[in-house]
Parts: sequence; C-alpha cells; structure tokens
Amino acid sequence: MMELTRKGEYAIRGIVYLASRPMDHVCLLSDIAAAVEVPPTFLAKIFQQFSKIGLVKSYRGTGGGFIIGRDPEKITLLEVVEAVEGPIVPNRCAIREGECPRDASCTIHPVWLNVQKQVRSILKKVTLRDLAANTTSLPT
Amino acid sequence: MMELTRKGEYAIRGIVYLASRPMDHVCLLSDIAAAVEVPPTFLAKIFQQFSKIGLVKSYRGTGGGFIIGRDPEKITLLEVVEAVEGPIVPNRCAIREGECPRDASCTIHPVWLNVQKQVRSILKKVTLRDLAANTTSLPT
DNA sequence: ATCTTAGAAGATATAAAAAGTCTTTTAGGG
DNA sequence: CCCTAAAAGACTTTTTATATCTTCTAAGAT
Repeated sequence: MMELTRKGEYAIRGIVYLASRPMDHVCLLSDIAAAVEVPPTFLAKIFQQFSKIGLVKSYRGTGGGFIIGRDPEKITLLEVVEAVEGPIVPNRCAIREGECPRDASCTIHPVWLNVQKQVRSILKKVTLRDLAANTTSLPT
Repeated sequence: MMELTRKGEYAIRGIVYLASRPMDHVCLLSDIAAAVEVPPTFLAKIFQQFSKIGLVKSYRGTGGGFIIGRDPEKITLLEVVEAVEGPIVPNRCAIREGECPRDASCTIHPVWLNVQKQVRSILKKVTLRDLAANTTSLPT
C-alpha cells in the first residue's frame, strides 16, 4: 500500500539529477535518461509535465535540452511527487471537503485526513537540494 | 498517490460492521455484504483472508457465518489495512533493511522510512472500537 | 530557405494489477 | 443423506501502469 509508481520513482531520479547539475548547463534528455537509467521516451513524458508547471525549463533545437526550473532549494519533494502522481489522498473521501456526503459523522474520515496531512508535511520538508547532496545514487 | 483500493475500503467497512455487532451473534456473509453495500463474492474473499489470521472467526453450515475474532479494542486499523493491502511501503527500498543496495548512501531512503513510520503509527492508534462508535456510516 | 537537432503532443500497444464472478469442495446441522 | 454456508481455486473483465511510436513545432546551423 501507498507505493510510489515507477513513474514517480523515475521522476524523482530525473529531476534530482538535473538539480545536481550546474544551472547554466543545458542537459540533453537522452543524457539524463542514461545517467539515471530510465527509458528515454518515458522520461520525456515526465519532463513534459514538469516543464508545464515550471519545475524544469526546456529548450528545443540544437543545443537544446533541460535545466532545473528554479533553485533546487525552493523545490520540495512534495511538489515533484504530486506533479506526477497527483495529489496525496489515502482515500477518495479526503480529496476535498464535502466529497464524502457523510464526512461529519464518519469515524474514519479524520484518520485519512491526518495521514494525508502528515505525509504531505514530511515530503514538504525535503528539498531537491537535500536530495542532490550526494548525487551518486537513488533507490532502484 | 497512496490511495486505498476498493478492496481495502470494503474490508474496513465489513469488519467495522462486524465489530459493531454483539460478539455472540453470528452474522451471515450475505447480510454483512448487504449492510455495507459490497459485492458478496468479493467480501467473501476478503473475509477468508481475515479468517486465516484470526481477525474474524468463521462457522460453516446451518447457523454459520462470521463473528469478530477478538475484542474490537484490540484490533487496529493498521492490522486490517495491512491484512488486505499488504505492508505499507512508500517505496520498494523501504520493504526491508538491505532491499536497496545503496540505502546507506541514498539521500531519499530515510524519507520513505519516515513516511512509512508515521503512517503506520497513525493507523496503529485507531482501533475497531473507535471506528464502530457510530456504525451508521463509512466513507464511499 | 532548408536541413538538422531536440523537445511537444497525441495516439497506440503491452503488461500488470484491481475488481469481480463462478464452480467445486469441505464442514456442520437437521 | 440432504441442506446450508464458508473455503478454495480458477477464471473473466476492467482499469491503470508502463512504454513506445509517429507527427508536429521551435530553434540553430549551413
């Protein structure tokens, strides 16, 4: 339960790698994919999502590629995870207030809200700078 | 991300209902399924799993059915969830010590361990007695 | 201008997991 | 020995995850 998908795993590996590179150095997608051992076409999709919300910046054509969108210290693990996995919701009833018609009387509703809050809080405290500290390895 | 499956949702609804019944009253699976609005065949599978690990007790034949396995106060939400969803692991590397060959040097490994610990801690504090307090409704 | 490079976008294919059903077997009571 | 109800396992369907392919667009090089 609660397992990160491969997409999430790849996303983290890719962007942490990018965060560990000098900000003025544009990285080829193919190089990133090779470095973090992720299928290039899959990573391309992930980086497209990142690009749309500004987590990375993309440049097309010759000399193109990707750089990190902002200071790695200002990007949290929570942002990265939610960007590709969607919001962190232990149960459907926790998606938004009023989603569950009985949330006022439901005994388990507050439990899911609490789980959601705690997990988000943990991931929010971790920045890409923290993760990029030693860049040599990320989990399989 | 981190979403409970329907199986998990059904499992909770079913066992909380059972926990709210008098312990000396044997409940028919079909009645439980109807009460909590879960497909009976699906709930049967779930209760088989519960039965194996003693969360519920089953009786066959005429007058058969299910009762709760122990005092609802002694059954935690964590037990119920892990029984049907498997262990709570935010990432493969957190399954067991040494799973990830690089966990010593990996910067994100401790984060997943922390998430795992916090979530388990929250779910462990909630008992079936807490959840059965008002039995009328559980989330959709 | 056109050619090459590299990402964007969308469609498509494959594989795995989740969700649900069906059939046969076993245990217990009448 | 017949009826009831759960156990066990096979099986089907649906959904989601994973991955690839093709076409299009932007930008620099010739």
